[in-house]
Amino acid sequence: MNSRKLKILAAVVDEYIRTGEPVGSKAISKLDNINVSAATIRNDMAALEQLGYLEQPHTSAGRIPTFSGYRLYIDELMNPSALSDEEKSRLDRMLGGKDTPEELLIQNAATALTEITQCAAVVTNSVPRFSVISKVEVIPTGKRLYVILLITSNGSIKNKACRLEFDLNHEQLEFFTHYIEENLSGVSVEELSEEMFDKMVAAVSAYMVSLSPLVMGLCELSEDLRQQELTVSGSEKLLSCDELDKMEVVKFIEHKNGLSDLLEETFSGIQVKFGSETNSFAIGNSSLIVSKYRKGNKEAGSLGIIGPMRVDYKKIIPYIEYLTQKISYLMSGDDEDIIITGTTADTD
Amino acid sequence: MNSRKLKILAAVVDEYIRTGEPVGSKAISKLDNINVSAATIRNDMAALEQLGYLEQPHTSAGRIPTFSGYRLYIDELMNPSALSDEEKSRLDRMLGGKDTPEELLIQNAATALTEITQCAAVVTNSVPRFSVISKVEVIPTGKRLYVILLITSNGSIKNKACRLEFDLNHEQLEFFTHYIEENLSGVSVEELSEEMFDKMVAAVSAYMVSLSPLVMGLCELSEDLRQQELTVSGSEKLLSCDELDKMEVVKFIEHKNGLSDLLEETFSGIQVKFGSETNSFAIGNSSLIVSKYRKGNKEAGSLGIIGPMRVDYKKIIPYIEYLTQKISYLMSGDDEDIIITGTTADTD
DNA sequence: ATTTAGCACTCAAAGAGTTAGAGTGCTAAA
DNA sequence: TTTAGCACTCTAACTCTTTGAGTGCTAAAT
Repeated sequence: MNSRKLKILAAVVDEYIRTGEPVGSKAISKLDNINVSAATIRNDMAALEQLGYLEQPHTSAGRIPTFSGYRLYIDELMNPSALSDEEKSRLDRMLGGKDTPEELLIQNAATALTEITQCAAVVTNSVPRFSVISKVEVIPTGKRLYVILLITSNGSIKNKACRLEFDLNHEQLEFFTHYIEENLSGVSVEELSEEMFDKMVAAVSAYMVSLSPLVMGLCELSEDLRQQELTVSGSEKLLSCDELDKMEVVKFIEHKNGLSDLLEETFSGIQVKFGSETNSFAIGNSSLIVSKYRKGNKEAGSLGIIGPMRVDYKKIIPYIEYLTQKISYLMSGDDEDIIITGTTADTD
Repeated sequence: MNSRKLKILAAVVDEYIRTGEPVGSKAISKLDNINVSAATIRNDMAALEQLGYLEQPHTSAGRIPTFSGYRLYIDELMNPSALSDEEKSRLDRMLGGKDTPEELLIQNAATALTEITQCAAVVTNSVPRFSVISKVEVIPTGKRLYVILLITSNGSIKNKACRLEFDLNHEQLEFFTHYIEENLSGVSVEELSEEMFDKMVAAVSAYMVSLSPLVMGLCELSEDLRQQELTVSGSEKLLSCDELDKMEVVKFIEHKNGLSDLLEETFSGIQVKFGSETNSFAIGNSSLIVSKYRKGNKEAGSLGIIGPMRVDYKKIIPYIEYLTQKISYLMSGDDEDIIITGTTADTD
């Protein structure tokens, strides 16, 4: 495995990504940075095929990269094109400035990615998980009817209405609110668990049995908060992409289950996964490129694209890297200045 | 245009809906209720084509209905199959009884429709619009940060975080809450208007100028309440339907803009709109079948399906009619027993 | 005056046969 | 070790043909 073979492999992948057609020895030999004859390239390509990096759709066709071919290309061979200043400032404009709410930030990133890459964008948001409960309220709103409210330090608000068996008098409400406030206030969302709420149910039931629905309600709200939000946008782009099986794409769009878990178990830095290799998101010839962004020193979510395996990695990866860095930077500004992400959040 | 021609038109549409293939004169002549020869039918079909009710994909193929063909069929020709008692009680079971929360009711209707028709179901809910404000709360949750909460008599909850220029002391908060409670409590959502809030801004500003963001926030929340909720469920069914353009379907699923307005401007009674005829929801060969349900004497929302133009109108329309009637009946039971929806309202 | 049988005609879809050319592997010379 | 030359392979594109469902028209039957 000499360096010329690697160079040829890189060239084949580049050409294949560019044209979408199997690439032959002649096409490679014409490239500027290749100075050997087609025959030599043929020999090397045969060797690369032997090694499992290339394959032929049929005997008399050119070569296309295999999974390992792509893998080697992505990990070692390609050289990503740095973003120009215009591109950077375009992205900056699309993202929004320091005072953009977090949620809008990642939504903008998704829009930018769809537009630029013409692929589906995926973003997740686990920010609420790393915040702490800043306020719990129970508000009576009708006969035996109570609204519970859970507010976190990052500005997420969840509410839920609960119906009780009996109405609470002032003292009971006071007791409950106090108890809950004491036990939840300042607790990080991450720490909340079903067991914790089970204990609380036991505790309040000792005082008054019919309070437990309220605790159960709080438990559900906290589950909502812990769940990372996954959004796939621009998925129509995948349908117009003919190297992907429409059937599989449709199935993926319908229930993107598993993708969330997959995204959670990835490491930091750019990750590339091929659809056919994972069982959680099984679109045949697809490729998932994601990177995590951080808020402060915690991983706060992922951001990337799903496209055909034949996407322009060289071009796209720098975009994703830049976006995650920028978002991490924007999010980690000052932690106390809470950015609001309510329904129609309005920060001015 | 004699009655035999109409009968033949009806038969052609029925057959086309059944088989999905262009239907020829021979197929029609074999039907039980048709007692003329294929030649006669051919003549009539040529006439129907002349009149614009049928068309041929190509010269030597059978006929398929045109838009006007479908229109005439739906308005005059088809005879809807009455629901059997089993079907009715099946729907009753799926809907839930008198004590089912309103929101769950229409959600159940949507589920039932998707399941039975194998199409996407659309439902809207304007009930909150006809309810009254039952509670307004302002809750301090951080420095200069306040969550405002608007709760209506039907159990809808809207919240929003607002940031103020200055922090409020106890007295100021008290004043504001009191003022708002006084002015909004018991007011019907329908009556709320921007002018009303403008006046309130003026009033509270006289007391303390920096309170106005809170009023503006309330104004936005009230707009949210006035807006009818639109839910499309089971939209994946549209993707597995090959007479619809997948591309258009996915675009529709992602941003169902315009549909809400379209649904609002429909009249009472069953309505059928073809996707290609409206510009608000433009899925090529699709058909929207909806009907409005009432709460008391007010139109409280719509309910129906989106499917291929070639749906079984005969079968589906009675279902939709039954559901809207039943829901109208269930909702108009007793107005005072307020029922609350189980899940988190909104926050996102 | 309708309706019907008969028949020639049309056209899309499917299959068979042919060709063109891009690409290969191998061999032998440089 | 590299390269030129050459025979070989296989798909994609094209043409030609066949098939069959369905038509419109005409002339006979009701």
